[in-house]
Amino acid sequence: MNSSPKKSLADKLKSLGVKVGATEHPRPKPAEHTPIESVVPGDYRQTHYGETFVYEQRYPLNHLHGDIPLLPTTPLPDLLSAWAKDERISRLPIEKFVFFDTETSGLAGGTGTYAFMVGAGRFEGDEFILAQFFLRDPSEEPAMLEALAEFIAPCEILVSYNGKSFDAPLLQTRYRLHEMPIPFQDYAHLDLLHLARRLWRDRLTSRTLQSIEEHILSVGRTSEEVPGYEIPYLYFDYLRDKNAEPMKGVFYHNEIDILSLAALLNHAGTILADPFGEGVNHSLDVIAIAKLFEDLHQWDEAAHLYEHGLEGKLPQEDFMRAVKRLSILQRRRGDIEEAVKWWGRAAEDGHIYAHVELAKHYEHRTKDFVVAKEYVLTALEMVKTEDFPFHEREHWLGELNHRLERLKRKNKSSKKRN
DNA sequence: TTAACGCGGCCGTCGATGAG
DNA sequence: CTCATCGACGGCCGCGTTAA
Repeated sequence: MNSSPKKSLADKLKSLGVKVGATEHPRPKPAEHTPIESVVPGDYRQTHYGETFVYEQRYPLNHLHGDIPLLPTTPLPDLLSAWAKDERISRLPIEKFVFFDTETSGLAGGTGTYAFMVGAGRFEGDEFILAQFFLRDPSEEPAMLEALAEFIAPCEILVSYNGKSFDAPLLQTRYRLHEMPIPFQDYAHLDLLHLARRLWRDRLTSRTLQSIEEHILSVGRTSEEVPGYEIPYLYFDYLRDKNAEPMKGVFYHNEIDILSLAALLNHAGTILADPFGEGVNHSLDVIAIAKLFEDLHQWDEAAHLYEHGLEGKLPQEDFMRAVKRLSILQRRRGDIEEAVKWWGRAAEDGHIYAHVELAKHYEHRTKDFVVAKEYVLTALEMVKTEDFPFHEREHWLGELNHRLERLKRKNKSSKKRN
C-alpha cells in the first residue's frame, strides 16, 4: 500500500475527513455587537427621556398590499361605526386613523411583559408613514413611549388586531408604570380581529391575521418572515449578545402586520359599503354581512342580503343556518308569507324548529288545527328515531306533546261546533 | 272577566379564540 | 388571575290573545 509512514496522526485523520484541532472549528463567537442601525436604516429621535431608535418608511397611497390598496377606496360605511359603537370611525378622515401593532417579550399579561417594538402607520398628505420604534435596551422604554405618543398625536382612532385585549392594555400599563400620560386614552378603537371573526368565521378555519392575509388579501410573506412565537426569544438573544441581525426579520414581520391592517380595513370597508357589489365573491361572506346588518337592526337590508346569499353556492350546513335566521327575521319583520316559505324549506330538511314554527303558525294565525297537528306529529316521528341526539329529544318531546294535547282539545271542540 | 298560554325581547352564562 | 367579543342557549318578564 502507499500509505506514508511519515504522515502525522493529524494528517491521517484529515485525509479521512475528520476535523482536528481548535482552528478547524468555527470560532465560538464573541459578542458581535452588530448595532440595529446596520440592520435597518433607521435613525435616532430625541425625547425628554433620552434618545430612541425609529425606522421610518413611506409608501405612496396607491401602494398595493397583496390585492388591496392601503388607502380606502370608499368612505367607511356607517355600518362599521355602528358595529364598533363609535361614530368617529365613519365621520373622521383617514388621516385620523393610526394602525398599530406591538412585538413583546411574551404573551403572558401582567406587568412582566413589555413591548420592545411598536409599529404604527398613518396617512399624511400623499403618503402612508410607517414608523417602527425599537428598544435597543429596555431602559429606553420611556423614550420610545414618548416618541410613539408624538407619532399618534394627530390621530383619534386606533386600528389593531386583537389590540383591545392585548396591545392597548399592555401599552397602557407601560405608560402608567413610567407615570406618563396615556396618549390614546380617549381614542376610538377599531379591533379588526372581531370584525374578521364575524365576516369569515365560517369560511376560514383560522382567523389569525396571517390567515386573513393569505386567504382574503392575497399577501405572501417572504423568507424574511419569522413566526410570532419565536419573537420573544429572538429579542432575548439580542439583549444577551447585542447582535441585532435577527431583528431584521422582526421588523419585517411587524411591517407586514401594519400594512395588512390598513389593507384589511380598506377591504372590510369596501364589502360592507357595497355588499351586493363585485368585491364580495363568496356567498358565505354575503350571509355573514347579512347577519351583521341583522344584529344592527337593519332588517330590510339584512333580508335582501340573506336572499342574495342563499341564491349562491353554500355548504349544506351553512345554507340551513341561513335559512333559519332568514325565516325568523321575516317573522320579526312581519312578512309571514316569506317566513312560512323558508320554514317549509327547513322542514323538508328535517329541522324540528321549522315544524314547531309551522305548527304555531297554523294553530294561532290561520287556525288550521288539522294542519298544525300534522306538523306536530311529523316532528314527533322524527324526534323519536333512535339516532336523534338524546338531550335534544327530551326538550322537544315535552314541547311537542304539550302542543299535541292542546291541538287535540281544539280539534274536538271545533268538531262539536259543527 | 279571568286564568292560562304563547310570543319575543332581553340578559346572563358558557366555551372558543386571537394577540407574542 | 389575560381579556374582549361572539354565537348559542336557556330563563325571565311583560304583553296580547283566547277559552271558559
